[in-house]
Amino acid sequence: MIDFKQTIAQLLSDKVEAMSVEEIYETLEYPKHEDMGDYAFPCFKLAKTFRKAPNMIAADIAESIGDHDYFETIEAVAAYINFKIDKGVFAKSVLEEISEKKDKYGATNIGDQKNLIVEFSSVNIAKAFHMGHIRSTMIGNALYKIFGFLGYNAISINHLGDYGTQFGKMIVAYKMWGDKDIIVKDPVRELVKLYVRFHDEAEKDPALDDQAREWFTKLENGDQEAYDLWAWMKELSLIEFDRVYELLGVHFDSYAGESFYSDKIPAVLTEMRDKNIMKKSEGAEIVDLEPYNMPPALITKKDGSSLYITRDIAAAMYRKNHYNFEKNIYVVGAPQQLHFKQWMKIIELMGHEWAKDCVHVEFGTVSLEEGSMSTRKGRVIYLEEVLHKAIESTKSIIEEKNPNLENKDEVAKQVGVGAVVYQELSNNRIKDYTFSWDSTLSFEGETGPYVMYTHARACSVLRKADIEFTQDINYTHLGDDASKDVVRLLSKFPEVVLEAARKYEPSMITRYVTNLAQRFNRFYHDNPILVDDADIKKARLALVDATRQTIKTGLNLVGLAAPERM
RNA sequence: GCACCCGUAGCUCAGCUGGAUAGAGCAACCGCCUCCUAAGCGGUAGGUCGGAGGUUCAAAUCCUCUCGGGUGCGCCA
Repeated sequence: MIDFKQTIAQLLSDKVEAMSVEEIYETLEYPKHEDMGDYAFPCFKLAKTFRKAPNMIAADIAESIGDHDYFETIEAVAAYINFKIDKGVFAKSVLEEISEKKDKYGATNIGDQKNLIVEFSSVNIAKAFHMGHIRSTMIGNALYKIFGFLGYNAISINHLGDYGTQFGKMIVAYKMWGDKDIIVKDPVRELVKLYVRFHDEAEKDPALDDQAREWFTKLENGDQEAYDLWAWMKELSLIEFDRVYELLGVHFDSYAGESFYSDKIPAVLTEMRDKNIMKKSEGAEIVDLEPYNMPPALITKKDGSSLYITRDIAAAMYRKNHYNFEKNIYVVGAPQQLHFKQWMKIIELMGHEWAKDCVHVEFGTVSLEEGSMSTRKGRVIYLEEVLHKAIESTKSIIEEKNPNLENKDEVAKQVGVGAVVYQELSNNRIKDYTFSWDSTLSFEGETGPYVMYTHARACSVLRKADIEFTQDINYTHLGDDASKDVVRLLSKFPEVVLEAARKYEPSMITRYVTNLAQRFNRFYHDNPILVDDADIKKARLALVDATRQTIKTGLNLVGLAAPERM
């Protein structure tokens, strides 16, 4: 692909001695409106060195550059020099690149196969896998794929919430009110019932909490009964969770959760004590973070046992030793921001320079109209239920619009799940939002089904094409604005992927793909593709194919399928 | 009390390290299937970018203050 930006920077550097090629390159921007051109160079900053008005400078430079084969026009508009790339040259450059690279268009090897960890989803065993968990799951999954695409050896870790006093509670609850036969029928929901009941009863009888702590201590000490119950609940939960991951198309390389790190904590505490960064306070051990404008971090309780933060420190140390990661990414909600800032600072204070390679990718909270989701209060919407409703809803639309479709169930699954996932990945991750069935089950406009539909239509045209369109293409036939808008957008895909990775923001890709679908639909509407004129047909098919490919790659990067018919 | 996040059209949101007339979708209204999938396309209407100062040739974007909403802050995870 021709690097037009670099070409422009070179052209300008001959005329602007005050700036280096690199500076010019950085200064180049995209014009506000596409009809103004493809690249623009603002001349404001040159006013001082040239001692002239910016618009005069722009006019003079544009004049002196004259014409260039790559560009349709190079003209000064106010203080800008606008470069409009020749449509044929642009289309040839971009479409041939995509045709050659195929599903590798946009891929890089900047990761150099170094290990990069993405910790995400991290659901709690014996608790509801609810709508609030989809964000971490799908943002993490997208980052996992995006970094893999950029050449990293990405490793996905599901840091299961499978430890802590809560399991003491579950054991107590099960022993008092549990019924194995009932639980086995609908494990997670029944376990959640026990959990909710425990909290209700513990309010009346605080002694239950003491029993729970005792049982957790037994579990930690390897008590057989406690261990068996814990393992059983974990197994039942995972079977159910895997069903959801299967639906979502999410895969984990490791399920090492909190329990996995429990035996790695003592060594960490020893190191922290040796390095003298902890001090005693009210019987507990803390790290004073006052100098860093943070509240102190509590590392051990006064009974000596560890806490959440201790486990995260141990986990990070383990991962550094075991994976020697280049980056260690945590996709965890924004409310835990302080927690992450604290332990990362502690790692730094311990003298580990790799603390800077740990990243907390935070995201906003999903709530219900009744308030935030809470398993304990029974105020949750199960993710599996949402997915199934979306699939059902999709199926009835298929029955209505495309009743002869062959693999309806498979497509309904891809589109329905896609609608739900797309919704999660369409806004900046930091935004909070309130769950609504209406918007989740809406399939028009900026939605997953819209993008998938566009892809399916492109596939459909290509299927009906009765002509080879891989060579001898006259790209000047793509001279209309609608075609060029598509080409221009296609050309930006690689930089969008890089930017999405740099900002840990999958929504950039989701939005890009939506934008591409919008541009393509306009092209599709304005230009008949399967026309009699073979040259025109070939050129348009090449554009359709490149768009099809790029939409598919983009969808896949954020964990969405791209069905060929729907 | 301290800290962090958000505040752009009726609603949901884009708007990158400041730059040219602030953009989409939904909802509303009006059009488009003898034509490649109408889950589509086009049009109309809708905004003092929460407010006030400041920096700058240039601010939705940067700084300060302020208002509104959310979140976090030693023995849960």
